[in-house]
Amino acid sequence: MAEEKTKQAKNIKTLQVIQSEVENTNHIALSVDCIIFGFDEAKLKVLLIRSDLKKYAGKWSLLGDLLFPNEDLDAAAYRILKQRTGLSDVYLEQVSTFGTVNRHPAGRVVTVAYCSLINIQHHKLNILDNELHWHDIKNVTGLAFDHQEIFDTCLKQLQRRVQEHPLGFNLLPKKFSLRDLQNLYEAILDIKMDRRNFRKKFFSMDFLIDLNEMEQDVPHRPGKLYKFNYEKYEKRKKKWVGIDF
Amino acid sequence: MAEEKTKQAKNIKTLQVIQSEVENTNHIALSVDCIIFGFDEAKLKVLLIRSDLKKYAGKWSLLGDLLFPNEDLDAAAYRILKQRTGLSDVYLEQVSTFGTVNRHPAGRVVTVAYCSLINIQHHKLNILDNELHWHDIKNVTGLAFDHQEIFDTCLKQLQRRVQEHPLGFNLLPKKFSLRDLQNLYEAILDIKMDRRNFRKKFFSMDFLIDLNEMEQDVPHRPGKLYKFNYEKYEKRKKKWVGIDF
DNA sequence: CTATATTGTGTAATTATTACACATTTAAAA
DNA sequence: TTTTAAATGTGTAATAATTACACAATATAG
Repeated sequence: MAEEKTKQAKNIKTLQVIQSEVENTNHIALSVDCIIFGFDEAKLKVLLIRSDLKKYAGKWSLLGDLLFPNEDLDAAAYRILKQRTGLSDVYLEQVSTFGTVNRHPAGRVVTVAYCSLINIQHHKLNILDNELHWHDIKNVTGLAFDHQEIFDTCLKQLQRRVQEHPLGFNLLPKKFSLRDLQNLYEAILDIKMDRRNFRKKFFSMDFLIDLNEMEQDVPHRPGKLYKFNYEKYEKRKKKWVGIDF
Repeated sequence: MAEEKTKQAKNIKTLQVIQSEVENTNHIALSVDCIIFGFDEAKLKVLLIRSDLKKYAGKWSLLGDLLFPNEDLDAAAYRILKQRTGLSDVYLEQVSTFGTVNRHPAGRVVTVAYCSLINIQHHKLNILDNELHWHDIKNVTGLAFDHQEIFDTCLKQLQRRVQEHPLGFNLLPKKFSLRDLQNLYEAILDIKMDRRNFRKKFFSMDFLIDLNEMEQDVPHRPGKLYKFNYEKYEKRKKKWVGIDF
């Protein structure tokens, strides 16, 4: 497929750029890496690409690219996400910057990690490139570069953030059942939760709108569908206070 | 004082380096800015330096410097802190990276912000340079560059982190009274707390060691002194779970 | 020795969290 | 058409955490 070729060509070019930017100079190059989380089949997934560096042949890596000289840092993250997935209207958040001297074999490259949460259902079609793949986060090990460390950091941050902010809904379809929601939390936090207490908690927060629709095509009693009430949330947002460690 | 001259010379040089690094090139320079918090007179303070850029004459700015080509990013933060305050064994944490195209007037400079918490009592002596000053955070406005935004981001992050981790103790002397501790939390979070409930909370966590000593030189009934039990904390550290937003 | 300032302490009311079981509803299989 | 399988939907009692609130004790300063 033509599109696939284009993407691969883009990647190769990126690497060449890094090498010419970085080799034999005193300069520090800056890149952005995107950790793109998705949720499918009740599993948390991350989008990885096969490394195009010989040193890391066969290894998977995060989606990254160099920052352009007159491009805002956030804009670079959105650009990369767009290039890789075709998406432009998604949740994206800076996580952390990684800058040990030898993290990149081509020279000094400091990278800023951005975390993105997307709904796999809506955007499946854009990922036809067979070098790109959704991986169950439980099977993510031995990534190229320091990408394992970056990934681990992002996953931990996601686990914290998802408990304090309604980020998780970015991973779900607009309409979801409470079971979907609980599966999501269980997958992200890697714990089991009590179903009744989970429901009680979310109903008492009162941010779910009952759509008066039911799940379709499930092989059992269908559950009700809900959507998240962002307006209400924005108004009532917690100024969170409570010392606890 | 010789030391003062040295520091100022260092700053000027830094700026020249930035300009030669950055002007008329396609390169992106990388800097580190340190947001150094202290606590004194029951007030949260931040260490600022007067800007040496004409554009920002008279304005205060954060302490920053360019990253060296073969220096780890974290190492640069420790170096800058050491240069400015003489300290090497302190709490230091990366907060966020700021990279809008025009944030620095001398050219493209992306900066990584690090937050540091130090005990002013112990380290007062190192801050003789009169271009360096502790500012009550309530009076921090109109900083140079985008430093106001960076500062605001760091303060917010401190407010969150201090509630979930025992960071605050880095701002206190090793021996402190419960009143000191409460003043600290009230200053950081900018709220008033109930004294009895505050005590109950900390005693129930059971991380404070009663030193069987009393405050000295207070013009009222002296309080007991405590220290924080880091060993116990490390063992019992919370894997925090609880959805709440 | 009196005044002032701040420490140290407990209880009752409210709210949040946990553990736990059974009848209902749908689709699929017999 | 009936039965089975699989999941939904619902409530209560016990425990733990949070809040609001007042007074006696102790040290210093005058």
